[in-house]
Amino acid sequence: MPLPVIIKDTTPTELDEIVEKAKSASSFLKAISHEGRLMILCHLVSGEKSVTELEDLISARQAAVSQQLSRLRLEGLVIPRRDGKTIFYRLADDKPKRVLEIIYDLFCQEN
Amino acid sequence: MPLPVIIKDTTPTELDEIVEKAKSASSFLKAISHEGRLMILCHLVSGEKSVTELEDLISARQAAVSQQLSRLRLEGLVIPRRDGKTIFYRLADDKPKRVLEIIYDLFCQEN
DNA sequence: TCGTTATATTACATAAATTGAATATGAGGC
DNA sequence: GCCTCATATTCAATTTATGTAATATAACGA
Repeated sequence: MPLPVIIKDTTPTELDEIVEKAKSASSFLKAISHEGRLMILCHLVSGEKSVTELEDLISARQAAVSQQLSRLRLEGLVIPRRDGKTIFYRLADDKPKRVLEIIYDLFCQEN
Repeated sequence: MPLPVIIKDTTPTELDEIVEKAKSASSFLKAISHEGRLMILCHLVSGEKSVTELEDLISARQAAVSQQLSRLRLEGLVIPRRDGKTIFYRLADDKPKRVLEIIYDLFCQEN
């Protein structure tokens, strides 16, 4: 959807595709725009973490973290791996990482 | 907030700053995660557009577009410029552009 | 099997975001 | 001043998101 500049003679079919992609992008962005989920993703950039670890890292309750992870899981952003009683989460691909890098650059580096 | 990897001995003050930045990033992402606003921003990447032009481009009603622009304006993402009766909007800085480039790459290029 | 730890899910209350309709403002032309 | 075009704002209705508390499940060890 973004940059390719939508020119006047874009066909209806092309426009539909663009809107479809905008919807995906929109869901993805909504998923990462939650403060807690954003922090979780940040922590996962440095590697797998268990739910308990994440609870401590972002100072949130078990149920909250679990719900946030659940949302990220449904959205396909993270993948769980069970090891005995504990469940470790990791980033599913580099999409979140790519975006977080920019966000970090924009909000944590420049003034 | 993201990438720098939050290490165990991060001080409380540092953590506060991180949380602050996460909040800003989170607001920004919320602002651009709305499908209509996302499309508006995309169109603005190629240059200033009037409200009426945007209405046509994203096939939305006047009030809706105006509200979405209002949100983007309050968030500091776009800047209005009046010329007679019409008002032209443009991106306030390259933050949205930088993020949209990545989003475009992730959702409209790769399969 | 029972108890415990780790995580997930559900149900409910509340807050925030979004939409649509109606109305308001501001600029220009007559 | 009055009318019209372009845009903004307001308000109520609805939807969606979020947090909390309670409960459920799954795995392990005694």
